[in-house]
Amino acid sequence: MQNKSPTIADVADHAEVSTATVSRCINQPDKVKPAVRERITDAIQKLGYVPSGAARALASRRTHTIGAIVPTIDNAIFSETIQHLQSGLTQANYTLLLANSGYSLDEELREVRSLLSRGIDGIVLVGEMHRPEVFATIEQQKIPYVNLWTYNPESKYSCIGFDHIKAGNHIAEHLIDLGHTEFGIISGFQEDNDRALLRYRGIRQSLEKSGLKIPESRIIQCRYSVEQANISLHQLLDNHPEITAVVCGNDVLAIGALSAARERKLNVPEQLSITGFDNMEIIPFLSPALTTVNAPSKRMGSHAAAYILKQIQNKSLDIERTELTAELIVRETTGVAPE
Amino acid sequence: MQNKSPTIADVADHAEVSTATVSRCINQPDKVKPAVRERITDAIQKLGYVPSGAARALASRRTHTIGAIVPTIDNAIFSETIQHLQSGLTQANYTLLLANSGYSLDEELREVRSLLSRGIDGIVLVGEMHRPEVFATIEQQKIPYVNLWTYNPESKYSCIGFDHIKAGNHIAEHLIDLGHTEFGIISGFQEDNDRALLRYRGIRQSLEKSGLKIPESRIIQCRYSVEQANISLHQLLDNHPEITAVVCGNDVLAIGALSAARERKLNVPEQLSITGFDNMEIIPFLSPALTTVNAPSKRMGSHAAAYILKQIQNKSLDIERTELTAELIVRETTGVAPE
DNA sequence: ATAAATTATGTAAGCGCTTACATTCTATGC
DNA sequence: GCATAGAATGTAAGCGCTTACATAATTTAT
Repeated sequence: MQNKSPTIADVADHAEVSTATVSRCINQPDKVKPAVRERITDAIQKLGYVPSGAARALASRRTHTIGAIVPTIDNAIFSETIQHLQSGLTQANYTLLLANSGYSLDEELREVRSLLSRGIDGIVLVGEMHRPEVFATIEQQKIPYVNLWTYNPESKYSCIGFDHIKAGNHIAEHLIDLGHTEFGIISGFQEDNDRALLRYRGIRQSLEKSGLKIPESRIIQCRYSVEQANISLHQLLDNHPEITAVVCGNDVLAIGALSAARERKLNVPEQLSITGFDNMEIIPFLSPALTTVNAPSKRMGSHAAAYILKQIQNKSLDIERTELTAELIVRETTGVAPE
Repeated sequence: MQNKSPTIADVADHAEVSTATVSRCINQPDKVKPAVRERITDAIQKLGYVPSGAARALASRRTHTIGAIVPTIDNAIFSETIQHLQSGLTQANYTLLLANSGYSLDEELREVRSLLSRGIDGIVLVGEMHRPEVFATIEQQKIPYVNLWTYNPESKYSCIGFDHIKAGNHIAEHLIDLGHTEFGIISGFQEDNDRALLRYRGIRQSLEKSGLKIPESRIIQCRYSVEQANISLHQLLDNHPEITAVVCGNDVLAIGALSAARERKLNVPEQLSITGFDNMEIIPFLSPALTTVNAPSKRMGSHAAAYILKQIQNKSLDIERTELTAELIVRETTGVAPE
């Protein structure tokens, strides 16, 4: 075992060829004669040669790495997207470099810069709203780029996702159909989160269309945590006992709300209807099972991988906007409004 | 805006210094005179210069990247570890390169190779059991390395985790104390998963100590999914209606088991006790709240970051074995054995 | 004021690969 | 058998940094 790890030159010496041939053998095997290829492969094996990614990246200007920045991986729903994104990339021998912004656009910008300086061949973000510098820096690099978890036919950039406003509409309409008029909303922070904001807008929109108003005091924004949602529902009901339907920004919040309802001995859905969003894996197995919206989290991940890889392969930077559907799934937490 | 992105030479020209000074200015600012430093900083700003990670890595032989391979990120519990690992590294200006093995040791080996060839300054794995080549390749690279989610005072390598056998003991003893004698086990696949295996061993060990036997047919291994666990519990109870306590390999499985018990109209814990493992965030908010073992998932992440960074800083490769505690948390899904 | 020690900057040699271009084989057609 | 096109291989110039070492500027001691 040598002290220094072997380089391509060592392999070349060993196989009695030039470094160029070794390089070709690794990157375009069909360009080198089978006999030679075998000699090289043996040498590689024997020496335990592993190409240096850095040298490769420097010389070829390609890192074979795709960057992604999600708000958090601490939410099963993003994990699903990432998992599928990753598996799509891995199959094509690309690696995912993952960062998270903690739902902060400034942090996101910082991460974008870090990824870009580290060298990536493509980038995936979540949402449509980003700091202007994000767009600028990415465009300067001329690498494929896509926004996930968002669909906007007018967007200047590629996107893969669904219409959050529509999804919000679906939820609100469902509850309105059940006769609810007294609503409460537990939303994630909308400040740096266009998805949360749009869902909320969708809900308001539908309510207003039905002539329903919802005062500010019935809307709580909180961190996406079960505990915060629990607290929020208590607060909401303390101030507004008349509420019969609570729309939650995602499933995690809804689980927290459910637990609070339980603590208050409220029957769901007889006395209180609660909705989630995302349709996490465990949701159908809970009791009561949440009425929610099924976000195509996995498909967004696979689509993103396919899109980025295609752009890289074609050396193109086409804008594609892909709309996936997010359908309402009615389960056990929504029912007819009580008298 | 120039076509090619600016290099260190452009900055040097612009600031009328040599590239070496620019490099120093970036990496060891206090080694360059304030006046010069300012000129360089201005030039960097003006040109929008971003150092090339690849060139940096190649020249310095350090990538400022740490690799981690987890079985899956699709489990909230690993997400917590990763989140904390990542945040620790980010603070020190290191980046996490994340891969997952899908609970396969062969896949893990492949990922280790991929990470190593990409260039990483340290590596974090989960569990103590790995392919021999994993140890060999990592040792050859002479980079800090730690196994998470495992504690073994005898281990040849650094580890940060807890004793799974002991944890298994705690669960079994708790159930034995409650008078249970008829056990069932729903475990994750133990094949490539030493954690699953050890927990299981811990349980058996305690049962045997109390003179209790558990036949093979009462042990089911399945994928870590709510759905699989649901199916497994049905299967278990179909064959063994006498079972009064079901030990699940983790919380996800336990949630599935709970749902199956519900479907069978079994009261938990009056007729059936169920235990989980990990203590995921949502667990205390479910009804019934799971009796489980609190895995120090976050602390393992932060500890790992600290350990790796320390080793890098000291250019050392010390072996450290850190034992964290994993205490039993008794909630609502375990009760006295029925008659 | 001058020599010595210290600090700041410059010079240039790589780091380990890829790749355009040049050269040498090999296969093909006549 | 020989010219010629096409395939296989070799040569060598970078890719954009870091860093030992050399040199210049500055400070300190005398």
